[in-house]
Amino acid sequence: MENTQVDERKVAEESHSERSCPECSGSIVRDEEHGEKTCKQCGLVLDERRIDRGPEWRAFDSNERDEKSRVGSPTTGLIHDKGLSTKIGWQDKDANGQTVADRKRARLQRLRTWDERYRVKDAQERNLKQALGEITRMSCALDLPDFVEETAATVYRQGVDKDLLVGRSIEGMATAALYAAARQHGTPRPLWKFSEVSRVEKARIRRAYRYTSRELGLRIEPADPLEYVPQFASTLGISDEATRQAQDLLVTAKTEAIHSGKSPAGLAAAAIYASSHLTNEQLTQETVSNRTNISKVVIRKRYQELLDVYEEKSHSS
DNA sequence: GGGGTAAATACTTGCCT
DNA sequence: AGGCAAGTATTTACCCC
Repeated sequence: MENTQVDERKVAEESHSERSCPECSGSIVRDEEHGEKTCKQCGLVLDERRIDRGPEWRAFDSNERDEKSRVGSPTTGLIHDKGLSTKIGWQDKDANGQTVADRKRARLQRLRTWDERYRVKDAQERNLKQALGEITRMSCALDLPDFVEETAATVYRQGVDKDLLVGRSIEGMATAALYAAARQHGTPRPLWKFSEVSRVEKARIRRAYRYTSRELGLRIEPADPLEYVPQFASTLGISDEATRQAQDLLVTAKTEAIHSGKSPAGLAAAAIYASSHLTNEQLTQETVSNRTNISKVVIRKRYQELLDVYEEKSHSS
């Protein structure tokens, strides 16, 4: 099905050195720091895990080069510091165990402190950057609006602040953050879509999502159907009057506590459908269903309930 | 097109290890 | 922490008017 999208992306090869993004044809930017090539527009990562071949330090002679050149595992995007987890030893010895000459000690000492600072201070930063990159990439692939991305970033940052990341994968958390954000903004996407673009299992995303939302006390889902009304109203192109009417219906529904456990989006869609009839704009259940992604069944059920409580209320008043 | 129903699925929650 | 099971809501597919 939609797997093809993901696959094509993975297939994007290094040797291609394309000038434009295969998805949105934006320009490609090289990001040396992350060892990635990314699309400037949509943030699509074309080539993760490319090894940064540039020198980390300047070397003035062969000895120095031996001391400082990188040895160790290739970088990986999966660990916050990309796997550069080697430390500079505390002994003033070079790789052959020879004692380093005095004049070099000072420099070596400086390198140590620099290395240390670099790793502890920037670890969080890089973690964050990577997660944010993931978020933009996924959000682009899922066609989510920008502000959802923003929220996801905020959620993720809060998660970092509260140390929720320990023992959890960045990608999982990033996906969960985006999922949460999408729901908060009333533009939810099914969970499987997220797992498709992130290569994280559904269950993991859900778990991470539940965990974060509980720990952060996120109030997920607008819980308020009213927030869906403007969106739906505009996509369905109904009059202001009908919109107002729909909101009215929802307000009474809320005071009558009809809406607990029901999906807010469904309620909103139903309210719009109902109001379009009250104002003689006669939308069909079909069109409402298509535009809002709410099934006809739900629209029917909810709108009947809505009208019930609405009438009851107008009788009593 | 409106309306209904049954079976399949999705999502949540609580329980258990 | 993580997996399973039960309960509720939603979707899907078909039906009739």
